[in-house]
Amino acid sequence: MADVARRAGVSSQTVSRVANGYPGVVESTRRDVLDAMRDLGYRPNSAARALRSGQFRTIGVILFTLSTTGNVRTLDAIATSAAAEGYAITVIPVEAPTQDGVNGAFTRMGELAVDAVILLLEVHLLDAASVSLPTDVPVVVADSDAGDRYPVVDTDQAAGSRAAVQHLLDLGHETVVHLAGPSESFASQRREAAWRRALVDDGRPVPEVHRGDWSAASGYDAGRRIARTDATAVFAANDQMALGLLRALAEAGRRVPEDVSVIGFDDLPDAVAYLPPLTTVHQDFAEVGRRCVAGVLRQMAEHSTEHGTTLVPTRLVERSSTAAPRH
Amino acid sequence: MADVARRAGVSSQTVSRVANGYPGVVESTRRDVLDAMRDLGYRPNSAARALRSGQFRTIGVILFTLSTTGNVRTLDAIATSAAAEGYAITVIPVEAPTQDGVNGAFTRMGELAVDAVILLLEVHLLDAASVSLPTDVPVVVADSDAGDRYPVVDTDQAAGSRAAVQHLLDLGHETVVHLAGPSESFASQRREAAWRRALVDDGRPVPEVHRGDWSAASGYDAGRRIARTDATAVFAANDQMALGLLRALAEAGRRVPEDVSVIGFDDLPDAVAYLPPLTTVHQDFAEVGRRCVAGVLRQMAEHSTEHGTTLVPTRLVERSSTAAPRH
DNA sequence: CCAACGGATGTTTACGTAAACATGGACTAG
DNA sequence: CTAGTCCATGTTTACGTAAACATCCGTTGG
Repeated sequence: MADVARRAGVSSQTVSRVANGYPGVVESTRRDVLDAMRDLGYRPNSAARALRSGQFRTIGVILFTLSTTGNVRTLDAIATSAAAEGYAITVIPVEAPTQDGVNGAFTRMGELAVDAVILLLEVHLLDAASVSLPTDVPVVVADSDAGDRYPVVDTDQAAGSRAAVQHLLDLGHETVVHLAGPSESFASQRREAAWRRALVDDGRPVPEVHRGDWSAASGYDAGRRIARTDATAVFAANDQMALGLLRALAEAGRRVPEDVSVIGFDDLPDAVAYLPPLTTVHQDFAEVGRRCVAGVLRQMAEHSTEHGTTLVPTRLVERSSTAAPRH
Repeated sequence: MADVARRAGVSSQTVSRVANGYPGVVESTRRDVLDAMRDLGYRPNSAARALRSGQFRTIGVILFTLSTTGNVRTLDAIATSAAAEGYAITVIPVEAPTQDGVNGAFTRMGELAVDAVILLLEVHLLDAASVSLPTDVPVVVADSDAGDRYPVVDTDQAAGSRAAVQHLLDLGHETVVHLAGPSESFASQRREAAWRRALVDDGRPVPEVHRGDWSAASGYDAGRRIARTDATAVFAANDQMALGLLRALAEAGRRVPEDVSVIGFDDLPDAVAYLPPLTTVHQDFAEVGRRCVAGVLRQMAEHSTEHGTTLVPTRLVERSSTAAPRH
């Protein structure tokens, strides 16, 4: 910066003013400075800038894995809307869903150049962590629960699940079998509870829960068991497990949707190409990401801590995997 | 830091020494400092640290989209191996694959707190960019070509594609139809060229290329056209398009693998649950990520610029979507 | 014609850290 | 017994920036 100032024949403060677009610099001076910057290949030093301003213009995202579609799509949306606000995203992976893993991530984050944090984690992991989040950093929790300690942005799991079950009941099915996600997952718990409640509220029998781990392979395994039952309608807790389920049903000679109706959750881009195209509950990941970013930004601006949960609505997408039962 | 020093009754330099684990601090002093740190909740200021040391311990990843599986899995691997080396990852999304978009990302990166950059971009975009990468920052290009300007880490697209084609020819198919990716994509170009060459080398006829955009939906569209031909074997440039292709063939009443053999590329986790389970070429994304990180780290350590391409081998995974043709 | 004013630019300083150098005391070797 | 040595710790300084304050000059209004 000093070099630029010398070359342009001004003070370094004027260079700073030009670099930050402050008013009160006369046009000819501004051009001189800009020229000098270009000639010298000047790039502002972000460390010094952050040291002065106390801001990194970076948001940290702590997540456990990039191998679930939900996390990835939420991260994508977060990155996009953060970029729109001039913020970058630092990804802080938690190596293992153990106490050590989470502690490690938090420790690293403490030393990291971030102004705020978005947690894409099951928060019960957070409870187990002995290191707590620094209190002076804005936090938003996505897709999980936070027991009122932090603001939460989540898809409306309950409404989406209820819509899925209701859709099948409306078609005339006696009841709906549930292919649930892992019992540790908060999203999975929510979807299962809503499914159960929808059946109970309508006076339907509640069949035994089948359980997978979100993967298509686990959906296939569960599907082989389901194919042996007389189920006519299945609500899978995500599209990937629904994919495995479809394969298992096809192999068992049960046609979809003629013999069995299947509905998923997520609306993956691929779901339209499943066999048959999957009826599913659309999640608006982009909106979740936007609201997460808006949330931490608001906290930064207002220097406040907020609470409460923001629910992003879902939408039922009817394709070809559901139909009325045959009698 | 000054507060900690005061409380521990030492100088701030001694605090710094303890914080950085330098030797030459007597055990009792060290403990006093550690206690004071804990009591005061001291956390080192990364901006000041970076300003002094000139290092952020952060690697920037510039990418266009998180919606392709390849990018996501590579990013995941990069993040994981960077974390193992004590580095964090900053994601710099390019909003649009236009000149403006790339320029914007580069400009932002210039101001960003990163020690090195990994490009997860088609590099022809880079050519179109008027802003060039700063020369003092180590760069590695993943999954693309870089015309010898930067070191490249890539999956061995050519060997993988050749193996896929050869597998089908070995089964007795007369020739192999190719469902290619978008023509702008470097990976797509490589796979298509290798397919063509494998056929030519073996003296087989080279059928017309069908083209999609990597998505399952585009694979379905192309698949409807392919289903009308007398093709007996199709090599899809990725698994997602293969998924769409499978649906199109099923709808057209062409059985897989009895009537048509299908092979993919990527080995997505879901591919095992396709109908039928997909034979495909496995990509080792984790290894690509590891080598990218190792590459930039090496450049930082040696203060060198390297060139050349590192190819990560693929592996053919035989499942149930390929078989000998019926005569 | 002069004082007050406001706009453009310069000067000083502090942000938190760690390298470089300085100090002082204890121990060792001759 | 003394000079030299080494180790633990303290003091000074610089990293690059931007806020706060200072200065200078032209303009305007009474």
